[in-house]
Amino acid sequence: MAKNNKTKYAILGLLHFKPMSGYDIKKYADRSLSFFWSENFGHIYPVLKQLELEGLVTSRKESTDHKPQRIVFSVTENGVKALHEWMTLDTMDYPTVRDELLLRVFFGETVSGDQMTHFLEKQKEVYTEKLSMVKSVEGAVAKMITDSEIEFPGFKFWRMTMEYGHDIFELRKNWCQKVIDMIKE
Amino acid sequence: MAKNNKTKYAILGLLHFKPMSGYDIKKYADRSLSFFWSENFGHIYPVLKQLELEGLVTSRKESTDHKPQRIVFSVTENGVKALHEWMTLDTMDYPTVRDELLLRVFFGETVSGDQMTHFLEKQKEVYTEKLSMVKSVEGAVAKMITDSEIEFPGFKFWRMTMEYGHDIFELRKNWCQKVIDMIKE
DNA sequence: GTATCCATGTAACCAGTTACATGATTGC
DNA sequence: GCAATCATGTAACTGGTTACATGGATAC
Repeated sequence: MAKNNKTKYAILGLLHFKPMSGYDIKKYADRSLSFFWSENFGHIYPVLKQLELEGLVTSRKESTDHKPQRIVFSVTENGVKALHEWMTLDTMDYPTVRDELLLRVFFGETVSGDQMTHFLEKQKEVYTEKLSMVKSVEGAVAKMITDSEIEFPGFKFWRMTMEYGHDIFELRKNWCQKVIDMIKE
Repeated sequence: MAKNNKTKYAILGLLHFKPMSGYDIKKYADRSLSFFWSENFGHIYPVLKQLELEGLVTSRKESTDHKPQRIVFSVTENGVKALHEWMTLDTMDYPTVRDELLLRVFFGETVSGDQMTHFLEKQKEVYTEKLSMVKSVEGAVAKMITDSEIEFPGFKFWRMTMEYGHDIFELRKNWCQKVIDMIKE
């Protein structure tokens, strides 16, 4: 059990912030984790079911009138324990990276320099966009903090992940340029 | 067809360098792609079989005496075409990242600052190791080039991927330190 | 004589994605 | 009346991993 299923911990971690439905989890993940994590309904719902079987979460049906029925999950004591165990593991299996950008550059010789350059320029555009996205989100957060209307547990850590996003997009963008320069030589 | 199967292109690209057996492909990948790509036998062999069915590679049995029988694959004309098409695609589906390091930091509030710091120090060690590995490989290559005994198609591109590896490991190491500093404040 | 490498392969499994079905509510 | 959002779920599939089986060759 619990070998490699990270979705499990992502869900546990999110529910630790506050009790949520499967739908909420997806929304929350899309908004706050999307730079480095993704989840989809087709996986969230079955995993929630399994987590309940394992006794790591409990569900409660919320039947408000005039609103679709929601099933709200909360972490149990055992759930917190499981999350804690995972969080404090010394080691972490380094993810088996599969980076298509790198793979394509590695095979760069199989196409013309112009074609490779064209592709890399396109990629640079992608990262330019991503960078401005990060900046705008960071701006929105600065506002959020000053207004301090929304409670956000651990926003400091969240900001660090944003900073990482910024750095990585910049690195990739710059690297594309380096490859372009190398081709030109 | 050809939706998302990157292994296909990894194999095609490697065979484009030179005809190889499934075993060779794995070895070659482990040596040259491992920083950003991974393959395993359980996938290579079936994909090779499928590629042959699609007419993108051909196989030839090599039966030397005193040596285990090898099946050597080469790319066909159609295989080169398929590789070329993929290489010149303007767009690239950005990989659905799932970065456990980031996820754990995001949930940093759920454990004590000391525990988090301890974990991040361990991670820094991991990246320090990876960095020295990159450096040593780069050194070995410098030697290889001056000796120029081994033929390596597109070593310039290869060197760029190594540089990327170096940069990314450094970034991650430094980022861990930044998070540690943030916790201390 | 044993450990390691060469070499190929399959079966079972798992994580995750896509597509689809359903239906209520809200806002224009 | 229509689109968008809220909300839950399942079935089929795919990409990839792990474990296992087999067996010869080489190096110590």
